[in-house]
Amino acid sequence: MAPKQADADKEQKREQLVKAAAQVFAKRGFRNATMEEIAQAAGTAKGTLYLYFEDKEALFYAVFEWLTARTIRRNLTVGRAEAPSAERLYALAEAAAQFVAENREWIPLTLEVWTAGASRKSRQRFATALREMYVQHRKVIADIVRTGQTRGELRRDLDPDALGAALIGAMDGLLLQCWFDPALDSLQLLQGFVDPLMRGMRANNQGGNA
Amino acid sequence: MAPKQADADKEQKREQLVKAAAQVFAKRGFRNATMEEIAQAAGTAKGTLYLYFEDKEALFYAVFEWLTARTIRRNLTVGRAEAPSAERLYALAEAAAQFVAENREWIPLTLEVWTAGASRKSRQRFATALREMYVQHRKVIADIVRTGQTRGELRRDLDPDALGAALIGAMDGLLLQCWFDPALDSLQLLQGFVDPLMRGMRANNQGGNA
DNA sequence: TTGTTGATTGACCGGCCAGTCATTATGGGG
DNA sequence: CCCCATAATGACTGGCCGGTCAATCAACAA
Repeated sequence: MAPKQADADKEQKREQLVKAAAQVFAKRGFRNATMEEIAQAAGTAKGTLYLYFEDKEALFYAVFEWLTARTIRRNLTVGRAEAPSAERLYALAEAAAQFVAENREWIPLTLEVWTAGASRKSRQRFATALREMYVQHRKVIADIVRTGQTRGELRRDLDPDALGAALIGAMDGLLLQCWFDPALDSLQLLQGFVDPLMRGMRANNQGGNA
Repeated sequence: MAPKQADADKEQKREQLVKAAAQVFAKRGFRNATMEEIAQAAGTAKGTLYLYFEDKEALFYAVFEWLTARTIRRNLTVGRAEAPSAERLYALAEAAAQFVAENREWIPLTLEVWTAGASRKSRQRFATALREMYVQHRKVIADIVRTGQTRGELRRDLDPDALGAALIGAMDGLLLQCWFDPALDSLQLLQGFVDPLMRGMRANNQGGNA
């Protein structure tokens, strides 16, 4: 067997372990999840986990990377650059709301990751990665806003970075509320908020109506 | 000593213990914080904690109640009902941003609480309390919006509940980002976002300008 | 079939910590 | 000054779980 093939096998197994771990971490939280439990969920033995990951913390970090990649892939690659900015922002918000609705099971994991960035012993690693992820997220939106301004679609006095932060923030915040209150409809909430916001962002010469 | 007095003493001591616990939980997280550590922070012995709280979980719940009360007291009692809705919402947003800036130390505790609502064993208790807290928060904003609509200051087609959820969400989300990225200025971000949002919320007959 | 290499296993160990409780301190009344 | 009730203490214990590693297995070559 060529080493290339072996590596691919290994990579695949690693991913399978990460997914199993994600499930368990999501259901039980970092501290309550045991390595034994994770191994069981992956259909393997505890010792095997340590062939692929330094320790529990490293495994959790791998889960974090997996979750992040997943979220970004789904949320930040929406729409085409030629579309009007307003349309692009709508599409993005809608995708995010959809994502929340379809991925309830991963919400606890997201919270777990946030907490890791706030108070785990090896905080720095998570905090840095999260900061950079948010920088990236904000930039996507800020760039759309800037483009819109250049094109004259959006008001010149908007602060693209503030809007990026706020939109991302609103998505995270709604995710939180939707988790605690399953009766809430993320799509409807986001819409009821993006509509007036966009109206307030459009340049005057662009018609803004109900 | 009358029982009334003794009770007051007891209550006071309890509060002191809760505050010490809040400090430690904030710094180390629920799981990493030890009862020994908390006792030390409170200048007392571990056993004493168990005279006031059933177990670690109960102590944490008390901390949660303390934090919630603190946040609400500070954030939801801003401005007077007679003021224009736009002004009230501004004041509220500003107070929230200020609160975030002045209470960085409690952010990890907030995350810890969210996580408790998501995946701790006794999840239900926290989740319910959090849901109700958010209902209350959203209602404050939604009521302001509704009042504004009645008065003709705000557009009729706004969805007050969605706006309540979104504004609260944006505040939470910004809190998160500000924690991971200390370079961010919560006040500025919130402003750069509330300005256009409010512009999009005002009724047409009210002048909206830069 | 047998030898070799590397992957896998899971019993075991050591440390940690929540919670207990026998002991000690306190302080107010007699 | 002593007594007693109540509060406070902190050494101790039992269970749990992260991490280890000697033993076992699987795959392949000779």
